Amino acid sequence: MRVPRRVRALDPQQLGAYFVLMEVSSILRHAVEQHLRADGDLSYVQFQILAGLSGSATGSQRMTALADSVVYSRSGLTYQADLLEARGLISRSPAPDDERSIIVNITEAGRALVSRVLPGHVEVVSRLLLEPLSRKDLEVLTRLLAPVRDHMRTTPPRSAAPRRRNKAAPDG
Amino acid sequence: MRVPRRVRALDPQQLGAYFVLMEVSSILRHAVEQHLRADGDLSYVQFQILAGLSGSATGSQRMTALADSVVYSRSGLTYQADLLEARGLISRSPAPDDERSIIVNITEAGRALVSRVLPGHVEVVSRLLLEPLSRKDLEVLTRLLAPVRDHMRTTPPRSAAPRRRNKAAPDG
DNA sequence: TATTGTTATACTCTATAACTATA
DNA sequence: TATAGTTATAGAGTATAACAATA
Repeated sequence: MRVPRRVRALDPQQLGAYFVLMEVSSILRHAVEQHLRADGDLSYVQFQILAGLSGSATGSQRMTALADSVVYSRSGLTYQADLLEARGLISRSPAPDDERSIIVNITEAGRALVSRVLPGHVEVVSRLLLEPLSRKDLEVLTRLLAPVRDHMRTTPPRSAAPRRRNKAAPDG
Repeated sequence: MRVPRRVRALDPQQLGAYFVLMEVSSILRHAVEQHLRADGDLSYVQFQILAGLSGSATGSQRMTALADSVVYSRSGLTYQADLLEARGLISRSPAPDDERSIIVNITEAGRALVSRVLPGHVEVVSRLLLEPLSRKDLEVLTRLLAPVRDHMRTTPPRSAAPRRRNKAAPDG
């Protein structure tokens, strides 16, 4: 099993790109998480859920759609949704067209919290990530990473449990 | 308190760069973590510790140096070091010049595990991150992110507990 | 039979504070 | 008094598997 052919070590350039990406994103995420916790008592995932809902036209989404976009397991989303609902930041109601599904709605309190937290969030991102980058840099960075994102979205996890609703091909 | 001046919302270009960076790094980290767990029963932090040690000339480092480079709290590093030591992957011995300090050494078993896990690690990184990027892209990406990393390293967390060994300025 | 979502559960990781020992 | 590291403890987050209800 596990026959990884052609796995030469990474050369310094490849290693460098990988490392700097991981370090930058780690520090940024850590800083963002600290701010969200301090300022709104929110985890990053919770903020993603609220922000995603408040950004959507209807302010609502199916649980599965949320799980796919935000979190890696359904039970994890249920856990987070329970917390958000207990705080009155979202509400859940059955979907009219498919009674198995649950529609998650952001409440006024949820929108208010997002609005309250957003400035600080923006401030952290601006200070840490955006400050050293010119407009041109941002454009180039996005142009480089967007294909990687698309590639990642379509590349199957291979030995991992499928993130979407596929049947599980046993392994490999 | 908390007077964030000039926090306009991010424009689409800034948002796009931020989002794509976070999504790419999240997926990559998740995939890497799954591989390390499946292939070597290692967390990402544990791998970082081992890889850092095996990369260093002496195969050893002080606990504090490791904590600074890898983890955000000292107790967190102690926890991970306990696990690694229990598996015989590292050893700890008092530093000769400063008896408060502990020198962490990677063992032969530790090096062996890194060697065993590395090909799969490289494979995951190559497949997910590197594949859609040309050599030129890698160079540009690193050139863009390296200053961000340096900026982040020197930017104080502001409202967060200092990551290094500074005195804690109460807040703000 | 497959899918949506929840529940029960177990486990990993992280952080804070108190503590010991050395500088 | 400050620093290095450990310990005790508590809490958050995640995943797996079993489950209920609907398609």
